[in-house]
Amino acid sequence: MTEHDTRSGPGRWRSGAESKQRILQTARELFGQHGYGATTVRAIAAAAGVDPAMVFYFFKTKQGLFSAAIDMPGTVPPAIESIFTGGDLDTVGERIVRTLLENLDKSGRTPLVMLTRSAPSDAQSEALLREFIDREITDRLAAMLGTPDAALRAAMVNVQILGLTVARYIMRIEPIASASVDDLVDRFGPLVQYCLTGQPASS
Amino acid sequence: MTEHDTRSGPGRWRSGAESKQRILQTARELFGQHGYGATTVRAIAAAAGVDPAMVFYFFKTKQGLFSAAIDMPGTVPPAIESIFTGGDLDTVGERIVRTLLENLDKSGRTPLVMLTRSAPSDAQSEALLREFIDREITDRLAAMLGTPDAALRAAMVNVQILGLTVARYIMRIEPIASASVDDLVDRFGPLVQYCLTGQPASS
DNA sequence: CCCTTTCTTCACCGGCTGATGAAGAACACG
DNA sequence: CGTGTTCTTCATCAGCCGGTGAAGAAAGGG
Repeated sequence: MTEHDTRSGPGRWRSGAESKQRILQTARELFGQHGYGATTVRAIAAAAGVDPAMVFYFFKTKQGLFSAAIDMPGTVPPAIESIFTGGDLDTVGERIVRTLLENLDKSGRTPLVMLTRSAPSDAQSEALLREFIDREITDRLAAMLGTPDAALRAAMVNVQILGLTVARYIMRIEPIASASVDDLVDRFGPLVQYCLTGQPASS
Repeated sequence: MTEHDTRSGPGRWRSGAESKQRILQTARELFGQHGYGATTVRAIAAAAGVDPAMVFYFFKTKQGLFSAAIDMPGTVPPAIESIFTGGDLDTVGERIVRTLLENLDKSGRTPLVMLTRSAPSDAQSEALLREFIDREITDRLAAMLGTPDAALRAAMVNVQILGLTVARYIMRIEPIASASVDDLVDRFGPLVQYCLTGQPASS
């Protein structure tokens, strides 16, 4: 698909680490576009200009490749970190929405997108996504609030994050999909803020 | 899996219509559990106690079966209808959430669940779900509101519906998954109401 | 009773999937 | 130069997939 060294025959062509990175990058792209189940190893290899067997040579199994693809330390945690350290509690709603959208806009090859695509039809991805959300979002939000109903409030934020992610990046529902980040922050920031610190609906 | 006439050999065993209905029901269950791509015709046939070829005999293709499975006239439209005719505008948020949850709680074999499971890894299901949401929800909400930003407000409700559906029925995130309908209505009713009729976040 | 239609089973096809094993080519080092 | 390690290709495997065609058994209609 891309440039492909025309010299044929077996042997060492590239540095190895380069091939591994190329596979990884292509895998993130395709997993993010079609999910785990609907992405074939052969498709990844072809798009990366590499023999399918190389994928198994470097990552052993398809699951191993997927695990490596969603493992992006050093890029995701800092973004999330800035939510909690970047300002006061009155504007945390806006920060959540803005951080989410800005990170997901610049590339759909995010762990959150890959997992959200895969989870609905893959039990293992479902478990991974649940862990991811609990660890990175729910627990930290709940700890930050400290109120008795903190867990439920954090869960409401999860619903916002999931809904926004699915609507904008998975389903591409208009006008959410093509709205500007600023517009969505204006709309959903207060909503998330209300989930976290607004008065509960008295029953 | 279920009762299976032990008499073997080819020939007419059941009324035909009965087999068709049995296949359809089983298909709805499995499509609702694993989505289109991860559900095989063979698995449906086996769970229905039927030869795989019968599926193709009745529904021609796997797509045909899926189309028949999500086509449930007479059960979905009335439920949605009650949202718009069952009360005034001040409580429409609660009605949306309550109707959604009650209908999806009583069976996961709803078109909305099947499509939401399938869409992330199947382009055709994605298009169908987008059509479904536009036709059954967005357009009617937007028409009901009539405000200049009606489309955006309706889209915000879509985010709530999608987020709620994914969190409770697909990902089963706690405590959303096991909360009572009343609790969720208390929490999300006002939220949806705010999306529709609340003051816009002035920019 | 035959004959047609409807339902059901079985055998099978080509194609694709994830995965394996062997063997060859490029390089690194002594 | 020889040797061993790392990378790459190729051929191939068993298994499952959606889908087809033929043929047999149960009914219904004349």
